[in-house]
Amino acid sequence: MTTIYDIAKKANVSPMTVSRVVNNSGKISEKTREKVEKIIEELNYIPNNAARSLTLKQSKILSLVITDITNPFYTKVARGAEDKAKQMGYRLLLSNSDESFEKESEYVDMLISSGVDGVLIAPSGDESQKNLKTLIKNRIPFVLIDRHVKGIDCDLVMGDSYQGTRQLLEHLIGQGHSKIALINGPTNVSTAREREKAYFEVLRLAGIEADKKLAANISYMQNDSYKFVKNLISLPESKRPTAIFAANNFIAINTIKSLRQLNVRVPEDIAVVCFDDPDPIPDFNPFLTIAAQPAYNFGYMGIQLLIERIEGNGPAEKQKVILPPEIIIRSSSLKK
Amino acid sequence: MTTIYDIAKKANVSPMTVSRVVNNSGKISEKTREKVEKIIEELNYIPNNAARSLTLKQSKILSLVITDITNPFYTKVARGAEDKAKQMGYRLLLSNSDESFEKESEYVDMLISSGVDGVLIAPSGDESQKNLKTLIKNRIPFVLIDRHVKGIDCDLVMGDSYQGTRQLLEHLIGQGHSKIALINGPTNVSTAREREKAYFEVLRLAGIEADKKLAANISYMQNDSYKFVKNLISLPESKRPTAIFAANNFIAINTIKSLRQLNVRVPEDIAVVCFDDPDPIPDFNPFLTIAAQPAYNFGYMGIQLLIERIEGNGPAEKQKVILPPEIIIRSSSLKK
DNA sequence: GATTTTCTAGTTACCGATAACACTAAACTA
DNA sequence: TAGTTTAGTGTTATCGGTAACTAGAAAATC
Repeated sequence: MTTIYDIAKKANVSPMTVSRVVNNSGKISEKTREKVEKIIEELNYIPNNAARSLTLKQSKILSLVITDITNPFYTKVARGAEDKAKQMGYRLLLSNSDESFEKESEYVDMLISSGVDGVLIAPSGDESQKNLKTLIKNRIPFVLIDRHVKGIDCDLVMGDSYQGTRQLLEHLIGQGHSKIALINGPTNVSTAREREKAYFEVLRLAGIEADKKLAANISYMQNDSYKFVKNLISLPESKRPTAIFAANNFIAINTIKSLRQLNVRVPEDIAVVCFDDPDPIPDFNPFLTIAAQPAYNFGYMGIQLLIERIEGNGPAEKQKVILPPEIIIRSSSLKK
Repeated sequence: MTTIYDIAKKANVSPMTVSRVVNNSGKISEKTREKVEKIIEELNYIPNNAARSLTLKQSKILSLVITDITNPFYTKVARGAEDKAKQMGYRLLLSNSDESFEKESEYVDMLISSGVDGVLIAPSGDESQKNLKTLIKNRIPFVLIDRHVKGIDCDLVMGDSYQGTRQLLEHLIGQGHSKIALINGPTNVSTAREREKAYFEVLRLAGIEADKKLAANISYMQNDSYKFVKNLISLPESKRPTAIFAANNFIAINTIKSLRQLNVRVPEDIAVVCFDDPDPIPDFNPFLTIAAQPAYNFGYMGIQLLIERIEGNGPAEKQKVILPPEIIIRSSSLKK
């Protein structure tokens, strides 16, 4: 690897001069600059970031921690985050926690050790508090996306679970449904809690008596809706739901798969709605009725807040950005 | 940030001793080890990787460069790569070239500068040769996935474009199709070239005279199949294709969207097949007939080869791993 | 008991870059 | 003309960690 010293020797200047040329700092005579630049070119010099971040205490690397890289929602988040990071001269280190607190912890340690300048993180759940506190202790700025964490006050970019839930449920109610089941994520995740709360509240406001047996929490990862779905459809007709509100795209898909296995048709027998598109390309199979969140912007805005925090030109108080969902009504919830 | 010196002072030992405890190297008395470990715990010490990689000349960071992070194919590659990397004690820096040589170049420079130990890369095209040569010059091991590059001999993990194409086409021919169009990626990408070659060869072997006007190359990113599709269906009946072989998942989806816009039904009027599943979760919308490549394994094996190369315990000659596709026949190519 | 070996721990130098300061010669000021 | 700026460049120390060497004390050997 070519170093600043190799350049210096060949150009007959001091390493410091080379550094100044590379960083465009300090006064350099035009003659020296040209001479040095020619040799930099010639020797294919690429600065060593490890050395740089050792003195500068900054790496220009940010980290994005998401919980599922195969989920198009996070994939779009990543794309947005990457675009913004690149635009601002930062790189992105992508980590995937798989909804696991342990994996997340390992990554957080790794990130600190790598000297990232900041972290944009979709926390695995409320236990993540511990990991976030580790970040705080190491004075690494972070921004939460999609989910907040109990007991942590920080910048965040989130969706509006209440509005999304309300719109989805009102749509279902408008379609004549009154027995609506909820298949939700685990309660240690803020969005799941909020969607649950909204679910009961919206039903109440609509004058529908909610049946607690119609609501379940399942893991995002195992995503084992089958048993619960089977229970639902084996309820007596008078209790059996005619619609299912799935908390996210993958739960919805899995639920529909379960329904199909049980020979239940969607939407004829049971309507299904959820948050976020399961398709990487929207409108290819315009089937699911969804509350679509602006995932790209989650990433984009998140990185923006993060960089503001890092560079210290943001407001003192924490910023909470709430991005509203857009409801897209498609055939999974429409009577023919 | 806590350093080895903080620990050393508090434990009343030399920094070197702390280093030895942290790395489990050299002889340390049980007593000292315990003392030091306690303080490490207490002070929440996390090693500084920049410093480490400066002396060790290795970072334990690998990079995965893919061309489209929103494509489920690459998402699965990433998952596989990540799993293997983690298992081997490495981290993954994910970069997204968006099929652009320029973006790829920027990333390659960044990676070298970051001191990654190795790169797993799906090259944007044949021009990537230049970037790969930069890697070689900087003595950074790399492995190609999915695509090879003219003039570069290195380890690689690829699919079998010939077999996949053959099986897809034979299936179509078996369904009675003889006018089969090809909507392919750009010719500077090896897989596109190979699929094109296979397409003409298989048709020839089947005794079908290929019509060059039925084959087109479009960009993976713009993905503007509409014009070509419109041309196709406005051909006189005797020339008009009854099936389309799309080179990849996104082209296929886009093609189907175009067909729908033009009121052409799939598969009734035109059958469509392609490489790779467009769905992150297979079998949710079991619609497209595909040659499914083991994307997860592309990543997993790729990282394995890469680490072998880095750690120098692989065979001297370059390894070429070819992973065969599995053809999955679904409704997009089946007559009712 | 003297010598060698083995443990355990410390010292020094260096990785590549840069901040902070030092220095020289030319340009400017009074 | 002497004194002061200023432009351009060099020197030194440092970031945090580790390799390579050194050194003292205990254990083993003869």
